[in-house]
Amino acid sequence: MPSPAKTSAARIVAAARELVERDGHDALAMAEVAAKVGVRAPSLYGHFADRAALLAAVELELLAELRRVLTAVKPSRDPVATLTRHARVYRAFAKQHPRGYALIYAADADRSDAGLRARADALAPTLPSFIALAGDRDALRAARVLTPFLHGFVAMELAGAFRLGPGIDAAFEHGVATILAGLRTRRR
Amino acid sequence: MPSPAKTSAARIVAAARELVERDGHDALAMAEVAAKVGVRAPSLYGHFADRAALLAAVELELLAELRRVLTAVKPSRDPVATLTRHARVYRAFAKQHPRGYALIYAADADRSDAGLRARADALAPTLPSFIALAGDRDALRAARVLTPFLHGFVAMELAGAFRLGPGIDAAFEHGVATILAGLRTRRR
DNA sequence: GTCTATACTTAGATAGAC
DNA sequence: GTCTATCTAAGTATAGAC
Repeated sequence: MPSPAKTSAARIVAAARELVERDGHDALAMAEVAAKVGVRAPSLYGHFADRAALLAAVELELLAELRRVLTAVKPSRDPVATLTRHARVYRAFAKQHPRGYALIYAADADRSDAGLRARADALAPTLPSFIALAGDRDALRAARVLTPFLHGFVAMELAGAFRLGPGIDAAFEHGVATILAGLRTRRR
Repeated sequence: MPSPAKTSAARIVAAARELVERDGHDALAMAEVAAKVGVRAPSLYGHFADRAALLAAVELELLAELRRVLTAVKPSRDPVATLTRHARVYRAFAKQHPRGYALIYAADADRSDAGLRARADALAPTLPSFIALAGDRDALRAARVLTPFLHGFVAMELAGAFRLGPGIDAAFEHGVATILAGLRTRRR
């Protein structure tokens, strides 16, 4: 064997993800990724067609992890309690991986079928609670109230849009509680 | 007069804004802006210190326009009705200027005092309705429920996160109504 | 205030050998 | 699969003349 594999797609993605998290996805440079896994830049192109493909792989991994942490939420009898925990976990994930989270919703993010499906799948673990809360027929539209709030809140938070720091946690709790109360009240 | 002013800061910002809207703020190139206003790239540096300063100016203009369209909403007696109109206007603005809207919440957006203040000011026209709805003391925290929903909804919509097209308008209306109902119910 | 000219930097991607 | 070498391209910003 003339040249044993020095790296692998998985290691490349892991390195890229670290760099995305450190500098943001705009700043991701193939040469830096290569250096991190111990090869030269051109070698990466044997594993990924181009920079966009590598970024898409990073995105998929982030979505898979988001799905995992949401799945790990222990459901209780009360769907409001469960969804409140989901909400906290979601926000914690975004704050733990701010730049990776930004990649998921970036304008130039992966729009392929796989990407769109992974996005939907990431939030799928919350669906049973929405069904319990709003019923089969209205679960999806209930999800489309809380989910945008979650994304909007953390996006604004990460962008520094809320100026008063200390009240943010309480504002988040209040928002989640208000929306879940509204959903329960308006159940048809 | 050896060289009459061929352009002005205002014209440069207008050109930059058009390019941002067309290609996204990441793709904004000084040379393109210059070409659009009929000068060479170096001349721009007489008006703006650098590319970041130009982008910040574009951002300020977008926020001022958002503020204008929100101010133009005719208030009614019912704050819920007024805020519903504000919500629709907000979404319409984002959909009309998708890439400009993205700039406002971009990771590398203007974080200066002026920038932060302009962001807060842009949404200020909605405050009286929140006061009417939730009272002086709770107006801000009420705003922090609806506003993140609005941003999250349009951001997800622009990112293609909602897969079913036709139901989006109804989902938006339902979300706004649910949140406003929740805020009214939970008034303390 | 604008110009020409250019320095400087960075980075994505490919060709072809081993 | 990885390497060296290189192409290609773009774009920010400055110096100094008019």
